Amino acid sequence: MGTRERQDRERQAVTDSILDAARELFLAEGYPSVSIRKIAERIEYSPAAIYSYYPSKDDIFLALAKEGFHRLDAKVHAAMKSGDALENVRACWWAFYEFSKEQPEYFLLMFVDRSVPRITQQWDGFEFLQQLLANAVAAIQRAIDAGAFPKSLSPDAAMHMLWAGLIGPAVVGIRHRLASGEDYDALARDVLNVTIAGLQSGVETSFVSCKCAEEGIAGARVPAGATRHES
Amino acid sequence: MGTRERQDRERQAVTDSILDAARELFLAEGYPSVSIRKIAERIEYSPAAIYSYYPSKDDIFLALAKEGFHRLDAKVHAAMKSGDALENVRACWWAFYEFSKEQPEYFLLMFVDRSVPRITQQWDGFEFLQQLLANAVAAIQRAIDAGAFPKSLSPDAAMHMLWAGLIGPAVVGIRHRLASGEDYDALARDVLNVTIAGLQSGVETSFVSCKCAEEGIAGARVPAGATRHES
DNA sequence: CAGTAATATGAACAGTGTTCAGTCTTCAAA
DNA sequence: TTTGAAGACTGAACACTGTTCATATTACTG
Repeated sequence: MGTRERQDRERQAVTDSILDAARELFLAEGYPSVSIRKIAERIEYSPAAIYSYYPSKDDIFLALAKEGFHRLDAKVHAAMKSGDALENVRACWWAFYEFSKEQPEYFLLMFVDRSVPRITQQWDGFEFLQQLLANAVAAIQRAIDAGAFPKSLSPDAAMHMLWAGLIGPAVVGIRHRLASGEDYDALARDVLNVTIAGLQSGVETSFVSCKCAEEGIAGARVPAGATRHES
Repeated sequence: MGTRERQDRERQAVTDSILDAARELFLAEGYPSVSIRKIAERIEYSPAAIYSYYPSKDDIFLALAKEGFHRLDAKVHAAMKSGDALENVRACWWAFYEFSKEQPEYFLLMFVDRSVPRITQQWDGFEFLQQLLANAVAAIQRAIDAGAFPKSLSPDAAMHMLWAGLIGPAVVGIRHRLASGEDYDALARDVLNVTIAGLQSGVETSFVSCKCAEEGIAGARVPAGATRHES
């Protein structure tokens, strides 16, 4: 006895080493230039061996995306310790933008890159994402309660607006789509401030969230019956 | 004589047919799954022949990006014929968002996809882009003059904020990063309205454009002395 | 008609994700 | 201790990818 446990442990060790190698390459060279062969070489296995641990390359990067969400969660959590409710909201989304700068590859994978086509393992283990979103919504709710936002504001809609609004500056920054010398941080800060000011101004919004906590977000909504759609 | 002219014409015809084939495949299957071999097959040439018309695959898509900017220009121009200055600004950027829905692949190529690494032909022929940007800035300036925005607002900074702000909802829409059933258009509309409201509220901005008309935008700023930077 | 210049190609190179028939190791049961 | 089964691992291959280059074909000029 104990044999099975040891085997499981060894299997897990190899699984982890694959993820470690993938992460190193991924962060150093970016998603597209990481190949199964490079990962295999790094862990001193044959390329084929990888496939008895992960069904496809996409699944490896899915596991990394999961990691990415955890990192983002930690960063956002650390940023939101201000006493002021409005400052907390600002800090939350500034942390989101900073994450895009510190971990651009993770960010692209999580929010921008084409959703991986053949997802073998369903998006399980992403429940904590709901927690992350719920936190962001709660922070906005507190700011509403504190009078920093109008009572008529839907915290959920506001959360989506801040989220979508800040993805833009993040992408612009990562892809260097500004003239040289222009300040990406200033642009992001301005977008954040202007969005917050707009939300404060009480402009009416039409977006209605459909309880995204139950659906999951970030591509989680691959319909159960979706069979092999193109691209 | 006249021979040279005819040769040039024939050469141009093949060049165009390559672009036509690339565009069709590109719009139908998306950037990553279009290969030189597929383009070659479509125009009934060998893959190698392509390389005597375009130095690399990237250059083909660079030419398509140029097309994309022209299409965007036309769409934005058509949208901005309202009498009201503020409505014009709104229409301008709503057209920008709609372009992302109608031509997602063009949009990704122009604003999101990784900048092509080895750009053979320098970003020439993009001068009209400055015109596009100048138009957007001018529309904001008119709204300021009409009293719709505070006099203290920098039209250039505002333009950048609307631009960056709307890229987010566009990407979210293209990548389907919302829970099923949620309304992408509503989110984009809200982001646009909230951004405009924020700009109207007179929040101070820190972004300073460095006369982007002279530098070009959208990745044009590959420094002259930049030799082969990774990824 | 000879020579030259443009044009197009087949074959190859080095790389990709992935599959699969086998081998090799490990370990429990006979 | 031997046998047999299960699992892990690999080499080789398949069908792709972008790109290069010597070669062949064609067209035009002097």
